[in-house]
Amino acid sequence: MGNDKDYLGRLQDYYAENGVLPPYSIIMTLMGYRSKAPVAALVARLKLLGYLESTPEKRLKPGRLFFDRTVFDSVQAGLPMAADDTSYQSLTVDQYLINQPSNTVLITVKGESMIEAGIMPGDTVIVEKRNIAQVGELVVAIVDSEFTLKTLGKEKEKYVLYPANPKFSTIWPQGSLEIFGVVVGQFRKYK
Amino acid sequence: MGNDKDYLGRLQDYYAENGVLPPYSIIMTLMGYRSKAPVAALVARLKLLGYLESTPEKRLKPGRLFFDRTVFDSVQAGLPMAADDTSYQSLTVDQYLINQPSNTVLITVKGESMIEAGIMPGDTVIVEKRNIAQVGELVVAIVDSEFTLKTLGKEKEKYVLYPANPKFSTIWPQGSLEIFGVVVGQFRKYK
DNA sequence: TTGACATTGGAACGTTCGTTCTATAAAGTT
DNA sequence: AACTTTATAGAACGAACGTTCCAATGTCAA
Repeated sequence: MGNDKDYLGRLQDYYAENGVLPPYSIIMTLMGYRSKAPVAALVARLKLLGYLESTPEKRLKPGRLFFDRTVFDSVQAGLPMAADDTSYQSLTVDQYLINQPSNTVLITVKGESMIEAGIMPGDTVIVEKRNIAQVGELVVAIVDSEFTLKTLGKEKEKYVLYPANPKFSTIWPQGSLEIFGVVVGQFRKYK
Repeated sequence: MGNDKDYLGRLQDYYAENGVLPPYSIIMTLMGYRSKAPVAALVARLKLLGYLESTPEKRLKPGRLFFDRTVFDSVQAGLPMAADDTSYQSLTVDQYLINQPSNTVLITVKGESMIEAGIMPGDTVIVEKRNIAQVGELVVAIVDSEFTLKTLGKEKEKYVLYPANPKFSTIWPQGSLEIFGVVVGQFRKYK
């Protein structure tokens, strides 16, 4: 009927939709079985592969590799579709983008001042909160009690903020420049 | 001992760590109760607020608002830090961006043809594999055995591919146009 | 076609689940 | 201090859980 990769896919889809792994009874119907014995066998196999685990309370939970995704390279010659076996690296988006979860916040971007840097209105930026930043880093600064997304620069021994859109002008902070955090990532959802 | 927001936070932390909501017995110790009755009351309250739900099989699952985090708004007046809700980092970007994990792949972008659409070289796009797409959608097409990231258009009853960078020209597919998938999201990491 | 082997169906089992009830303890009010 | 109100402890309950067994079915090779 299907191989384990296929079965795993159905579990991943179910999890994405419900936020929970299905109990054996549901896995049964999900895979087209009419008893739980094959489910137990399937679960055992997926556990061995690292896709599933059991909690101390004997409940099913996602394993180490459950959230991994395949990454293709856009310029690689030939079609990578055949490669469900070779040369792909996998990662979870979260682990890739966020290093310090406890110190990281999301900020949705309004305005077009960073459009030249590939940050569009409606995008979300991932910001590590910290007060200091290097010149050249993309920072979230606090100017007039508002967040501003700019590139940190230095001119004549003074810190300045460059917008990426030439239609906006460079900001020369009056007093002290308050840095809220540094942008470490960005993401966007299309609907 | 703590308010419901605090209790919710502990559940979110547990979920972030284990990928599963804890059973009542664990919630009990997690919240410092010595019986399950208060747990039932707490769960009932969080259900009313939309943070938790029950599956048809009576299992606890994350509710509509469970992953909602207070995302800061870049133009909102005043500093949002005053908000007393110590927002937890329980939202997984994966869950936000990816609806069908088993049918979704990541593709790293090379080249500057979509730079005007805010997609830079080095970005990763999230692609749902499917053969059909709507006009106006951002698609990954297969042209000359290579991935191409373009906007799907239609001219004179024929499908065409628009780049977002005017320096590149519109592609008029010779024969049939093969669609690999549709772009549903994008992300970028700064280092 | 036959036999060897692997998988599935179906039922049974003990465990853990979430729910509920009542008596007790705590908190708040007059 | 006495009373009222609210929350918790503890136990009991049926339902659903994951596991396991064995017979029935399917699959493959000879």
